[in-house]
Formats: sequence, C-alpha cells, structure tokens
Amino acid sequence: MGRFRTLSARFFRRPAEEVAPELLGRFVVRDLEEERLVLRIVEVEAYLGARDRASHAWQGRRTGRNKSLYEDGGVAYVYFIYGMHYCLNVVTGRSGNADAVLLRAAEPIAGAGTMLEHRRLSRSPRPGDLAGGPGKLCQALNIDRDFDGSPLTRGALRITEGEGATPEVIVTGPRIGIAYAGEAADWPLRFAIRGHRHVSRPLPWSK
DNA sequence: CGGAAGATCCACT
DNA sequence: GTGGATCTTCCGA
Repeated sequence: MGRFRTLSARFFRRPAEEVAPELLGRFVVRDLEEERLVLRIVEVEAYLGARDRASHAWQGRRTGRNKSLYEDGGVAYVYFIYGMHYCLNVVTGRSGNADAVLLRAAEPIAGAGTMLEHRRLSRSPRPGDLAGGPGKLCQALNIDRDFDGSPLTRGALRITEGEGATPEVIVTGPRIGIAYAGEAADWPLRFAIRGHRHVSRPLPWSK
C-alpha cells in the first residue's frame, strides 16, 4: 500500500502505558468509498483496565458497552458519550486484559475537506477544529459504534506508520475529564507531542 | 425501573 | 469562563 504501513497485531499486545507514547506520530487511516482520510496522532491517553478507576473496566467490570475492551490488542473500542459524541480507543494487551489507548487529537494529513464536511461546523474553522479532541476526531472520520470491536490491522479503519521515526519530543500529564477517579486522576497517562498546535488542551510543556 | 452521570463540544458573555 | 445540549449506559432499589 506504499506510504502507510499497517501496524501488526503484535505492536498492540503490550500494556497501554507502553503502547500509548508510541502511537504519537503514527497515523489513523480511514478508507471511504472514494477517498482516503488520514490523520497523524498527536495526543493520546492510556487506560489501565481493571486497575484503573478511570477505566470503563475498573475492578473488572464487564458490560454490554465495554466487551471489546477485553479482546486481544489491535481492535477498536468505540463508545458513545454525553448523548452526542463517540470516542475511539485502540485496545492493547492480551485477551482478558482491558487496557486501551484513547485517541484524543490528531493532525489532518489527507482528506481535510471531507473531514471538515463531516464536522458540520457553523463558523469558520480554526486549527484543532477538525480533530483536536476525541469527539471531533471521530466525527471527522465518520466513526460510530459500527466500528466497535473491528480490527485496526486491516479493513476500512487502520493504524499505520509512515516513513521515518517520530522526531518530536513527547510530554506527559494527567488525563482529562476524570476527576472522579481518585488517585488515578493524577497518574501521568496523557501523552502528547510537545508544543503541537493540534493538541486538544495545553500541557505544561517542559522547556 | 428510575435516576444520575458521563474519557465532550459549542455558543455565548 | 460558564452553561446547555442530548441520550446511552449503568447501578442501585
């Protein structure tokens, strides 16, 4: 397929905190009927399954919504939130473990025009409007629950690498929107490319 | 079976 | 910076 090489299942079958920073600088490829949409990942968060109070799988919870979290690494976990948004996770680790990485923000590489149409903005777009947030990212790629449990190693939605290594510096911080999670709210499981303009919210960049 | 909350986003002040 | 939208999902009774 040339420029964008799909990552193998082996890549995903490791703990989320290990996979998460390695997803930065890699790509989400979404094939539509007549067009390929490509985003470059610039911000993610790791969720540590049963041992993480912020995870949907806290204390081993198994529900109808979260069952794909327990699949072998390399599939999508897509859930619906706040009555109107979807969030896309990359499931990691082995079967029975519920680790996952939330894709929070990405930079448009190809198909920005179509992504802008998907976003249905009323105002003129500013940087970060296309995919600078987990809900925006899903809307831009037209992702919904139909992708829940689907493989990211083949098919219409894939995680790939491009050419060369990731040149940027990675910074970490606490995760967003999980104040209820007690001690886990402080864990530095949010990862981003330092200073990147498409990040959803500022991090304390180290200088 | 009902109530409450939620890994968010947008418009408005 | 604040509040409202909007509805699925979950948990307790």
